[in-house]
Amino acid sequence: MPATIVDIKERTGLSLATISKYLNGGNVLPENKEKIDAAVKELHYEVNEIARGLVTKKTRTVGILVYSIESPFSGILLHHVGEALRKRGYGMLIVDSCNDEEIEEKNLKYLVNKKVDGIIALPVASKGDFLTPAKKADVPVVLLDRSFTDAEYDCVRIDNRRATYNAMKELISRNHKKIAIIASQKEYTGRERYKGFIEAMDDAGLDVPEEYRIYGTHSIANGYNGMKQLLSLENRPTAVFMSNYEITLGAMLAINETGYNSPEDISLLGFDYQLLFHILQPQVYMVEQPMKQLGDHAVNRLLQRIEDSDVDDSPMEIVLSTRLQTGNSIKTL
Amino acid sequence: MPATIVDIKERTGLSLATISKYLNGGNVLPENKEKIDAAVKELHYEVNEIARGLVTKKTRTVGILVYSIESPFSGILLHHVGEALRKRGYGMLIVDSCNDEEIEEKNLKYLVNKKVDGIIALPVASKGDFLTPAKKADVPVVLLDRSFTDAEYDCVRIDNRRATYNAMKELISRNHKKIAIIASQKEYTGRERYKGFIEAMDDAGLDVPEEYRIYGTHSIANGYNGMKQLLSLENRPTAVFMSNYEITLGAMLAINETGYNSPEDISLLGFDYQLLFHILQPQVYMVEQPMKQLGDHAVNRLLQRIEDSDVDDSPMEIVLSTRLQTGNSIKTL
DNA sequence: CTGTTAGCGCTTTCAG
DNA sequence: CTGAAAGCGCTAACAG
Repeated sequence: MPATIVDIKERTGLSLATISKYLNGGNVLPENKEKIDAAVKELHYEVNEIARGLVTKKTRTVGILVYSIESPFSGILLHHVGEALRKRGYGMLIVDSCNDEEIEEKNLKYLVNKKVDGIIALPVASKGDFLTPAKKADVPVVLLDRSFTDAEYDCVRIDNRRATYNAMKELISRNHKKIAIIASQKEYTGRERYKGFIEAMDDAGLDVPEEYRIYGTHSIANGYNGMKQLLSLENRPTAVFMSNYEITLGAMLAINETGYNSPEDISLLGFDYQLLFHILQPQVYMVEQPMKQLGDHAVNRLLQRIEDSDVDDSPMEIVLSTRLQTGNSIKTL
Repeated sequence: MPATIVDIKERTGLSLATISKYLNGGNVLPENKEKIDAAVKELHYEVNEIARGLVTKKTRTVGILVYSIESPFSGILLHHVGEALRKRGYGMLIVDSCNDEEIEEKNLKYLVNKKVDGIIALPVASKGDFLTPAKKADVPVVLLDRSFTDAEYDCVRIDNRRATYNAMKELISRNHKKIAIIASQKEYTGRERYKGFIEAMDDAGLDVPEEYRIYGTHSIANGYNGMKQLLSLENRPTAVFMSNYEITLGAMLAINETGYNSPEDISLLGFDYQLLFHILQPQVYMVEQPMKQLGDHAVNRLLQRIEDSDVDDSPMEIVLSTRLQTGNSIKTL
C-alpha cells in the first residue's frame, strides 16, 4: 500500500534513476528537486529498506547477540551500544540467548540470514565454533565483554584478571589472610576473575583452602548459597571476593538473612559497580567497568570492519581499564 | 558470496520454482528432495531473508520501541517478549528511545521503513501522534505497559490506578494518616498511580497537603531528592508511597544517608517488585506486575493482528491484575 | 544532469 | 510434480 519510487516517477514525470539519485543525496536541478520533494510529501513516501538492502547488500543493521537481555549489566551496555550505532545511522537487531548455547547458535544463524552488516556478540558459549556461519558469510563479528581462549575475533573488554588482582590488594593490604571467593566457572569473565584472585593470593603467600572456593555460575543463587556456605564454616573467612553483580546481590541477601554484619563480621569486595550499590548497607567495594567506552569501542571497531574495506584484518583486542569504587565494606584487621 | 538458490539450481538441474517450493515445505519427488538436500548442505545454503521479504512482504520481524533499554524493568519485559516471539518464529528489532520523544519519533519511522510486520511499543510520549507513520503503512501496533488517553491502539497493561488504590489500603488500615507520595507526572504509569493514590486518600477522608506531593519523573534522582525533602519537613509524613522502581531506589538511598530508619521512622510502599528488594533492609512492600503474562499477551495480540486477516479490528485493552508483595517496611500505628 | 536498462535473490502465478 | 517467466522496490552502470 505504501508509495513507491514508481509512484513518484508517475507524479513527477522524472525517471527512476533521477529520483533515486536525489533521494540518496545526489544533485538534480532545483526545479526537479521541488517536484520530488512535493511528491514525497504528498504520497508520504518512505524508502523500502528491504528493497534497498537487496541491491546494496547493506542493511545498515547490526546484529546483537546477547547472553541475556534481562541482566542489568547487559542492559546498560546495550544502551551505550545502541546510542553509538544510532549516531552513525545503524539500527540493532537484538537476539536474546537466554543463557542457552543452543538458542545462541540458532540466533546467530538468524542474524546471518537477516543479512546484518556485522555482529556484536556477548556470547554464552566459551568457544567460538558457533560463529562459523558468520565467518562463512563474511559477516564481521566483534566480541564484547567476553572473549574466547583462541583470539580469532576482535574483542573489546576489560582485563578481568588484572582488575581482580589489583582490587585484591585492598583486602590484602588491610591484613586479610583468610579470603574466600564466590565466582563462576561457566562464564569467561568468572574464570578470568578467579585466576586473578588466585594469582593475587599466591603472590601474597596466602593459602586458599578448597572450602573457600565456591566456583559455580554468575547467578544470584550461587551468590546466596555460596555465602551461606562460607558463613557456616567453622573456620570462617574474614573476607569474600564476589566475581560479579548477581553473585554480589545473592551474597548480600544471605548475609542479611543470617544476621551477620559487614564489615564487622565479614569484609566484602565485588565486581560490576551499579548505582544500586549505593543504597545497600554496607556500600560494597566494587570493581567498576567503563560501560560507555566498552560500547563505543565495540561499535567503532565493528563499523571500521564494515565500512573500511582496507582495515587491518588481523583480530585485535581492545582492553580497557577499570577503577575500584570504594565503600565501607572492608574492615582493616 | 553466500550460495543462492541459483547455485542450487545449477547443481541439481532443477528449476528455481521447484527448489523454492521444497524449501518452503512443498512436496517434490523423493529423488529431487535428496538432490536439493545434498546441494544445500554442500553449498551451506541459507535463505536470504531480505530477498524473501521483498516478495512476500513479510519480514517475520517485530519492531520493539522501548522508552529505555537500560531500565531493569524493561529488560525483564523484553526478555519475555523476545522469548514469546522466538517461539513463534519471529525476531525482534529493538530501538531504544533513550527517554527522548524526538528519538522515539525517528525510531518509529526507522522500524516502518524496515518493514517490520508489527510493533510493540513501550512509549515515551503520552500521545499517540508519533505512531501515525505506522498506521499509514498499515503496521499494527500494540502498546505495552503504557497507554494513551485516547484508546486508539491495542494495549496490554495493568490497572495502575486500582493496583495503587488497593495497595494503599495496607497503609490506611494500619492507621497511617499522614501519607506522602513521590510519583511521576511525566510518565503515563506515574500519573495513573498518582490518581489511584489520591482516590484512596480521598475515600479514606485523608488530606494530602501540597508539600506531601512530590510529582516529578520516574528517576532515581526524583526519588532521592523527594525523600530528602519529605524527611526535612517539620510535619513529617509517617508513610510514603513511591510510584516505581527507580523512585523507590532513590528514596531508599536518601533514607540510608540521612540516618532515618524504616519502618521505625517512616513506612514505605513501592511499585515494581524485583528480586533485589529482598536484599534491602527493610524489605519494601511492593506492587508486583505479572511480567511474563504482560509480554505473552502483547505478543499474542500482535501476532493475531499480523496473521489473522479477519481479526476483530477494534482496539482492545488487556488489563492484567497485580499482587502486593509484602515486606517489613510498614509499621502499624 | 537525466534516462534506459539490467539485475539483487526470491516467490508465485500459470502452463505443461 | 515441475518449469518458464514475471516481478517485489530499489540502485548502479552506462549512455545521452
